[in-house]
Amino acid sequence: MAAAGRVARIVIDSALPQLDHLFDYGVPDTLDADVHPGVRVKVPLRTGARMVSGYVVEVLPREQIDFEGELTPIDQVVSTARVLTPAVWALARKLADRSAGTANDILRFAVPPRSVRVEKAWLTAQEAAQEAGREAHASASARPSVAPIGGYGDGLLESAIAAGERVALRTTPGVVRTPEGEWVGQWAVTLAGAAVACWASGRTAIIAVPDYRDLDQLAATLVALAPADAVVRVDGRQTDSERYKAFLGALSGPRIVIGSQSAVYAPADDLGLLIVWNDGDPLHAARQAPYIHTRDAALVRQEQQGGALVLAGRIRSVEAQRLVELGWLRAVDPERAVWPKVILSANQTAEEPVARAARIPSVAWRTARAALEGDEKTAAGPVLIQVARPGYAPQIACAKCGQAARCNRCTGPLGQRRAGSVPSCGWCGALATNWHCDHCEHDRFRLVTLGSGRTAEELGRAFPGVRVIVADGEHPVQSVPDARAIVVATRGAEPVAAGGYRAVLLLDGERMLARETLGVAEDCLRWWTNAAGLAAPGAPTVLVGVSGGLARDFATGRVAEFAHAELADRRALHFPPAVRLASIAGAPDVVDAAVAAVDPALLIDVLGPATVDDATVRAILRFEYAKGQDVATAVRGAIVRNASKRRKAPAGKTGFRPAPTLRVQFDDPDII
DNA sequence: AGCACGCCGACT
DNA sequence: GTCGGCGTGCTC
Repeated sequence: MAAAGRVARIVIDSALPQLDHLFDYGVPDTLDADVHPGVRVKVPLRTGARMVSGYVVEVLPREQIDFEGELTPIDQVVSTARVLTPAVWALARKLADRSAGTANDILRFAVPPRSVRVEKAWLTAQEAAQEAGREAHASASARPSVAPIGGYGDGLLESAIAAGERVALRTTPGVVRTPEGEWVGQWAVTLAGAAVACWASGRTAIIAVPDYRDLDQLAATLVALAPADAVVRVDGRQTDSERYKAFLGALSGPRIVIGSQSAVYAPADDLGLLIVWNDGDPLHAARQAPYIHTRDAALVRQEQQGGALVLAGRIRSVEAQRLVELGWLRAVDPERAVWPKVILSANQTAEEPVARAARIPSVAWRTARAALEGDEKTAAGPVLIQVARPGYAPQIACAKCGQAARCNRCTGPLGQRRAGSVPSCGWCGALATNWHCDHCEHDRFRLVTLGSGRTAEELGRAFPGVRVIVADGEHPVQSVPDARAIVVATRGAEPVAAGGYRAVLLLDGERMLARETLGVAEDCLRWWTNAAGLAAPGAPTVLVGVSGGLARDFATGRVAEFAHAELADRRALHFPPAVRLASIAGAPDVVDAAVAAVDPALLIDVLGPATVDDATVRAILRFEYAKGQDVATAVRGAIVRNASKRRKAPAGKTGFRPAPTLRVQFDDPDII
């Protein structure tokens, strides 16, 4: 049956950890011409009738296969498109191995679902291009002349990229107008310039960004710098066919691939540059198993495939700092230290009656008023107000005893969606009509936390006649014109202002810092720095109500020193990224078995298991980077054993077997 | 996940 | 003596 003695090694599309290895299938004569590494196939598994899909990973002569048994033949080749490239396969395998996950979980993310129409059109175009010869293909996207990348010394960044260096890059603040009249952050011009330089030399450049708004800025910048067919955009908002079209575009080689997390997995046999923008942003942490961080995927890919690696940001993440101190990354800072003008202000309410009514601190109010009115030197323009939370009043409390109001149904926080509305639950959305305090029975409430909507309302009263624009997750605003306006934005959702903001007020710094997570200081520094970077040259940024070392580092732009000190703290406490963590959650006996599977000699210690809820516990393993692979292998063994072992059905019930739950996550950023 | 194999209780 | 229960283990 298996003709020509050829054997295909195939990765099966299955979520089961025990099937996460290559299976050998015979290549029948009829399919011999179509079976190549990377094609999608259908193969029988266990029984002839049950077909599963998979990808061919490699094709070998029968003699080189260890498998002794009789080989089942491949049933069909789904399409001749070789969608799983060897480099992407190697990356998926390595990332799965080091996170105790399955390669399939990564491939589902890396290779989009097939869209037949899109694929047929692509295959036809590929054939036509091949017949027309190479020249026709190359001239379709004439390489543009490449402008030098400014701000880093003559050709410094270009030569680092050409040499395939690994770089921790700090970008300069400010906003720039594209030739098409769009305003984008200076960072986008720097990164796009680097990508175009790489692409012009005939290699693919990938830029992975945390947020689709960053993506829009990059795309707008690239319009003037590269031909449209050289740029491939991948993001979560695309339909399946759009995604597949973009994917096949990247597969057709050298391209500039820009996208959210999944861009880091884009096919590129000729990878010249891999950029992760704002690598410290929590949006780079995958929310699906095996929870691979974009930065980690980029680091592994660069190691496997070569090319330059750039972790870029206005600040430096603690993880990047670790790699700099290790000598793995070279720190590249702007030639001239440009830092926005930052004013630290106490959270003292203004004496002016209107500002007092709006509860705006004095310095902040005066700064905003000056910017909105303008003077001889500067025309009036937009003012950015950064707040911590969207909505109107995310939390209300009893007006009499002060107890926080909770939902009767789910105990979620009660808040107010707009002025005068009935309170509703922030978790389940239930309306609390006729609310009364369950502590003192009082029936009036007051607003505790203020969202962007409420802040906007107060500012509107404080500055009558000035347009107020709200920008948050619910009301996304990409850009605002160069005109008098108050722009109230939640952190991370700030629009770009044409010409830059005349003033930036960071109102809720104290509240942002109150979050109890390990990375809170870095997050705040990044949110503030990114907002301050949207200011016009020389325009003031006021940080309200925060003092101490972090505020001073922000005011003076000591971001490398901040990262260094933060890393030193983590070392002292044995917290990541000084060490690595793996969390193991599930039923108590399952977690115990998984922890027991790891040789204690590999670990620094085990925290827990601690109770999560009545059926679940969680243990945390701490270990050194050098032990990571061994820990992952041991944990993976436990996962496979657990998955193939059936657990007893609950008494009485037959046939129903609950899936044994075991959730493993390496390097969870919000674990502590 | 499916699905077959396999080793102990009540049936023509 | 066999039919069939579902616990156990494998899938090229």
